[in-house]
Amino acid sequence: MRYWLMKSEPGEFSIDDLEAAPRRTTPWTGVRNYQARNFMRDLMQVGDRAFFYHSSCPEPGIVGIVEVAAPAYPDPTQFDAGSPYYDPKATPENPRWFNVEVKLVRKTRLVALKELKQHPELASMQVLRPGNRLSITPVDPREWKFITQRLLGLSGEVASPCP
DNA sequence: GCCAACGTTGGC
DNA sequence: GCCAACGTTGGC
Repeated sequence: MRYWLMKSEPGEFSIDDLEAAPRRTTPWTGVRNYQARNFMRDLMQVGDRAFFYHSSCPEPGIVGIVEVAAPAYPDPTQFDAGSPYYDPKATPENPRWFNVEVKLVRKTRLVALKELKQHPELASMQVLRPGNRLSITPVDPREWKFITQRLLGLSGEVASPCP
């Protein structure tokens, strides 16, 4: 299994919106970047875990842990002419964009971007790289462990379902 | 609102 | 295939 970090603007879809969603699950639609798409389509598996990250807001940072609940399938918003995510070049026979579904595992305290930057153990996290705009990034297992256990105080059992 | 980073587009 | 122009992201 792999670990990830997934960004969302809380003004668009926040951790509270996820908590309020049916089955605390949501399709991760609207990703329009090929690298992020490839992560979802090619690498993400049911059971993978991810940090839910609030971006473009007063206090950017990690606010929860989610789990991949459904494997990638064609993002329906690409076919919807009324959607801001409509892509006229995509067809059901030849879909361009894919989405997984994620389920809330638990909300966490805010681990602010500011705080993440203070730990040398996390210096190589992709999300900390200047100018990083990828909405989905892989997280190294050591970084995952550091954040969940050291910073959040979760037991290994809670932080990841398998060893 | 500014600006750095960087992905995408389109002319050639 | 190159590359300049343009648009978007996202922290500050």
